[in-house]
Amino acid sequence: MEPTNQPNASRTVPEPTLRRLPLYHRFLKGLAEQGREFVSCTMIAEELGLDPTQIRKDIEVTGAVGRPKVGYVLTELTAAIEGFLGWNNINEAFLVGAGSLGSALLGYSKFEQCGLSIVAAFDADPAKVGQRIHDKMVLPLEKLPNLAQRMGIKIGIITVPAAGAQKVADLMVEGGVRAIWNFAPLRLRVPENVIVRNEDLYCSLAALSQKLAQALEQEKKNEGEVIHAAR
Amino acid sequence: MEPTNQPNASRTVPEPTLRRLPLYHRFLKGLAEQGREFVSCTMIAEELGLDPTQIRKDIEVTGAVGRPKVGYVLTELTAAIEGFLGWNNINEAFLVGAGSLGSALLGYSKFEQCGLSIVAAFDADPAKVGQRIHDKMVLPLEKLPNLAQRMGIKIGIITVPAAGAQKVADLMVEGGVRAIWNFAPLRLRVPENVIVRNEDLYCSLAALSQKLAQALEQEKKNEGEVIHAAR
DNA sequence: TAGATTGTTAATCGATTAACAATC
DNA sequence: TAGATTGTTAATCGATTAACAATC
Repeated sequence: MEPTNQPNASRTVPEPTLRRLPLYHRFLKGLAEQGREFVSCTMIAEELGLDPTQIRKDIEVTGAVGRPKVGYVLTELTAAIEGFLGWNNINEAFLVGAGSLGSALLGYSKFEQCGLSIVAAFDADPAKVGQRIHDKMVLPLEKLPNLAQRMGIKIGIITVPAAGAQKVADLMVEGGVRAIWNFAPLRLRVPENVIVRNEDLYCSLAALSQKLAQALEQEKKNEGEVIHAAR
Repeated sequence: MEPTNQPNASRTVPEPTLRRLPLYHRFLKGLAEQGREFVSCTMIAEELGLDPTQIRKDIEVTGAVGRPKVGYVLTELTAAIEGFLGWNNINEAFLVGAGSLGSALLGYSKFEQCGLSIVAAFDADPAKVGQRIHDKMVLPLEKLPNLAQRMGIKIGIITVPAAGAQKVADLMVEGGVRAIWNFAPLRLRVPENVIVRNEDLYCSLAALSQKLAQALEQEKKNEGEVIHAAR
């Protein structure tokens, strides 16, 4: 038995928590290199500019248990996060779309440390098929369903233009893929037992630039008021 | 005067709303191509699998006004969203990190339709400096602050590895950049008047794979129970 | 007119934050 | 012991969803 409680895997964990855990993990790795043995929520909170209570709640879902006054044993907490996120056992994935974004992702070797191994790329373009990108073969798209089925691939990554993305998603679903990381700027239609995570850059960009515009406008307004008040 | 109300730009708009507006916009563009004249929240909701009331609230912030029973005039609503998101006037941006991800972003010509024009790339590697990527010059990193200042650049995009990202952010801030789109997997330290949007793929991946793991586990458990109950 | 849809107010839900007892 | 920190419960906050009157 492990020294930690049973992870709270049965109840669904809030998405924001899932997105913060890797941040904690990254920070802990840094501390480990410095030879630290313990870590408190206060410390993590200060580093990341978050609320200590929030961090404590996030950690709770991983099953890690700390000691009052001391904090968490660094190695234990790191292991608990890795275990909870499934970073110990590797998921194999197929990537479709061997363009520049796809090539970039194929080169992200650190995905392996996060439990993701992209084992092959696919493309509809015969000119790309047969190439090797970062040591991964580019295969013809039509072979995807069969291969995914045979290899038990559960994760698909879509880096094709919007126009071709739905077709790719359909092929993935046909091949038994259960989670799709979608970089194409559109919403895919998939059966409800398939998880989709959209990395829609246009949506992110919109949020960023609108906030910037608002901040700049607010400043202009404030300046105006200051000048007005100074008279 | 326009036929719409004054956009609700003074109060800060919820982030989820900002991220959904581009989805509506994309759908409206599609409808326009089909020659439609009006659109209702119900229709948008069905297409995107969202709640109609939510869409109505989102639209409200853009200042667009609809008519009961009819819905919104398609062109009016489209214009309202574009106006609210600032897609009419273009922001110029600098990108730092002419690697594969950076190159991919430099090729996203549709950013221009969303008010973003990447006007130059920068890199610390002398081997990359002087190249042209998608018609954009790659300049030496150290020239960034001065150039940003002179050109009034307010948006910076970071596509360098984590190790170099903070230094890049510092240079951007020095050059007067006020919004940073950060693709490096770390949290940047910036003055509080600078907006940062993190595109941290490891965080997204963690959320996706944990959800997949949980779904698969849940299924296994359910299967077990079914078998158990069948006895 | 009848009914679909908007606009708006109220209720619900979920996540963050605060409060505080337990404890090493 | 005193004080920092955990674990947990309660309060707050913000976004989503429901309810419903107004209206074309």
